Amino acid sequence: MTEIETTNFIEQIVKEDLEEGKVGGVQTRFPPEPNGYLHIGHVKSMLVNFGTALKFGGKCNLFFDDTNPSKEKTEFVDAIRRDIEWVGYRWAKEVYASDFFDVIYDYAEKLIHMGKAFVCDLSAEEISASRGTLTEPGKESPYRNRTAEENLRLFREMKAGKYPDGSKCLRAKIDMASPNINLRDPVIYRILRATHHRTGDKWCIYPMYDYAHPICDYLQGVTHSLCTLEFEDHRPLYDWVGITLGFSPKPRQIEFARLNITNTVMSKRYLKKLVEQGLVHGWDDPRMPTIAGLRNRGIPPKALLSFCAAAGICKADSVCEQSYLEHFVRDELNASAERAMAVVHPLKMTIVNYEGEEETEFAVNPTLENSPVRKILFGKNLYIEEEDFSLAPPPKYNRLKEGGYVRLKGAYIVRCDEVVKDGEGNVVEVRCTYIPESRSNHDTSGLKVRGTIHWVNADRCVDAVVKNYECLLNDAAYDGQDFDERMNRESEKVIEGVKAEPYLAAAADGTPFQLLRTAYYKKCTEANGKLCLSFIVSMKDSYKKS
RNA sequence: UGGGGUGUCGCCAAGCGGUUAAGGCACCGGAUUUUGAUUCCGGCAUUCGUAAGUUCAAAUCUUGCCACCCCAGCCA
Repeated sequence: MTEIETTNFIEQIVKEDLEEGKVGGVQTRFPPEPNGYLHIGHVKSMLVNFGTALKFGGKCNLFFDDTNPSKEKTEFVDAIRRDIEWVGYRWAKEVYASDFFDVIYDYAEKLIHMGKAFVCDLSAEEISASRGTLTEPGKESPYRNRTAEENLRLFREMKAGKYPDGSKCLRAKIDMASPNINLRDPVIYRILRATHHRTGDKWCIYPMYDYAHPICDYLQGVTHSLCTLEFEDHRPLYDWVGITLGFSPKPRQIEFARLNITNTVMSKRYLKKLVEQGLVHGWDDPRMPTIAGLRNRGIPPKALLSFCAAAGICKADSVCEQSYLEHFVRDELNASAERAMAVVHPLKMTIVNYEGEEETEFAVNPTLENSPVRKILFGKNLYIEEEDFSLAPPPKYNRLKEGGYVRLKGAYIVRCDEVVKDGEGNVVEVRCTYIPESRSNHDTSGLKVRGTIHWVNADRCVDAVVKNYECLLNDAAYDGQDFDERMNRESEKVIEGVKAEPYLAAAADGTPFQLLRTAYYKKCTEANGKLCLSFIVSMKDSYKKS
């Protein structure tokens, strides 16, 4: 993994901690809960956690925060591993909260001994009702002052399965009057009979995030626990656990702002719903902002990382424009993607003075200094893009018009001599003559033409099915009720009648390929009003391998 | 109306008492160009939410105000 260039406030803090000798080295953790697939927001978290460790020669673990068995699955664990690897990071250790269930339990008994935790018989509703409000303090539980002995007996009975789900819980004894609601005797253990994806039915009580997380961090030797802004209010509780339990050195929690992109759904809850309701093909549907989905759109991982790094790590809530992401995708693809030609709206072009076939060379990527060269076959019968010919050309139109000249990319300059129309006046064919002296790279014709267009050889090309994912979960109304419906209706379009080079089909192994238009072509499309498919073709990884 | 945060160009974002207030995206010019792309050069905040105050000097310090975000799961 090449280091991504970053500077941010977290690195400054870590640097200071190092310089002041507060920590001897850096240990972080990337802490997803295996309850869904990773999305582009997690790339930012990876950049922060892996990136910070990398920068200071430290280590970053992959930590699965699996304290809620009712939501977690092995499928997600596998997907998360795969996605991190694809992004390019390698973790030091793979750790699970469930690895520590025994220790976490022992610490709970310790809290009870210390008089810092008690078993509460209140129901969830009662606890909620007695928690107070934002402006009023809560009321202490009637069970708050049980003796340590009684609490211990009860807690052990909870563990042994003596009580039904929800009938009791273990609470930290902190301060019901705290202005920080997280400190109002938070629940730290609940009774929950659910099969855990790793520990099976061994446990019927599970620790809560707020209690388990600081312990897991400490046990892993985490020096800096980096998380998102919504956990700021939890930091006092995080610290309470560490201080009460006497952790030394106690990990330091630092929060940063989540990643937001305009018109992009970034909530796992919503993404999950889309998958479960079948509105998308799965978590890896190219319309999804998941890492797997973005991968299937042909977006290179480096683009994601560059984007996150450029967007920056700080504490201010912000929303990046999609065009910002698109820039890094284009930037990366421009340097790395294979090029090929395809015609989306075919218009027949016949070269009347040409017979036979000949190979002509094609710079795969003309912007690269040592662009690989590919050979393509030029012939008499071609297809060009409908939009590249105009009967009534607007001012400054550089492409083909009646009597005009245009260069066929990688081949000859042609002149349009005749336009064939159908009964309704639609152009169905353009008949041209080619200029033999104008052959690509051997041009002695002296002609200067302003336009160059892409084409395919009609006798050699193949029909292709192109899926065009124009809408990446990008509906401004995604919070509204009509989101699901619009999502379903607009996001995926199949473009039919596309003619592509055999090369493309070969690369796609005969499988219908996806030409991914949105981000990568957008700039070009907007600039000249035509869809330019000839340059960047980014196929699904799985297809590309063949 | 409690607590915790955040406010610097249309969008991100550096800046940490003395800088002409970095950089990127977007946008606008101009040059190169075998795709109106790419590449290249140039332009783009006398101003830092706001009002006072401290100071020779403030985006940076103080105070008040305003706006936005987060918190009342036995979710994470």
